[in-house]
Amino acid sequence: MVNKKDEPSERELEILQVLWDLEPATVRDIHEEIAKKNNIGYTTTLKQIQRMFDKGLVSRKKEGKSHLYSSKIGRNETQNNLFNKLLNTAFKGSAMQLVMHALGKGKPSREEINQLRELLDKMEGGKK
Amino acid sequence: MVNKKDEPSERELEILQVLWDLEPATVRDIHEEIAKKNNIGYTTTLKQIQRMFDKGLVSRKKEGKSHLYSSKIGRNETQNNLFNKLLNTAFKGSAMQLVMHALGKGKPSREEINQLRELLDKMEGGKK
DNA sequence: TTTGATATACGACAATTGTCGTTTATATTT
DNA sequence: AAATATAAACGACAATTGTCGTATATCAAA
Repeated sequence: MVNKKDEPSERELEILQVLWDLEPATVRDIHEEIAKKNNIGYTTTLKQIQRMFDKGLVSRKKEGKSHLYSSKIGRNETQNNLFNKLLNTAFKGSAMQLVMHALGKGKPSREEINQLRELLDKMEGGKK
Repeated sequence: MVNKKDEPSERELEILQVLWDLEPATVRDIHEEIAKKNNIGYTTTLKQIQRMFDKGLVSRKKEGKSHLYSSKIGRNETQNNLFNKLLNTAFKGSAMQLVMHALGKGKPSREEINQLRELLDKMEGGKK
């Protein structure tokens, strides 16, 4: 085997994204969402989801003539994995650098800024 | 013109990583670095780099019997692309959420925390 | 200049991914 | 029940990726 990876591909991620919001959902449901941004056929999405099922990324249960799918990995877990990957591959492991980067383009609202301040206070307090 | 779909693959990113630090570098140089973490053969790295050259991800210049490679895309630009991708695919475009996430695991030092505070002040000040 | 050592070029191969078209099964509507 | 609509199952195919093995070119040392 050449490549064993547990990370969802681009398209799979899109599907998971939809699933996390709509689950349990039918292929149709998912496809309609996906198709808003991508011009692809129904069977393409279907196939993708079936492969995800085979890989164990999603579960399903029969419902009438169709299937209802649910994700087997959580949004949070996935965010974590992807975040770590980005951190290590592109930011050399420096979370600070990443934070700065994010702030630099995020344009947080005043409210969010305060929220962040609080978080910082809490973190500092927590330190020795 | 900005951006095609030119995202480097996993391995390509590793190579770029090395290149950004060592360029201009020979395949050997790069491979030695890569090989510290991955158990792959020299020709594998070579092939990868050659493909990157074909794609225009790196440039090179002959030097004796070997080649000296340099990256054609910057670390910053790449960070940007990957960051955006992560932001949109996994964090639904919420930079704040990402920042929180990063802070949550980054354990910044007191110094860094203050640095962040300053940045926040500046941002707030900048707001109208 | 013959012999190594080493770098590059080339070509292969399997797995994965994105995309479909076609066929089959199953529910719904006449 | 026959016809119609819709979902799922299959199978294909090209492009990309990771990984090598082998052949060839070339610089350096004996």
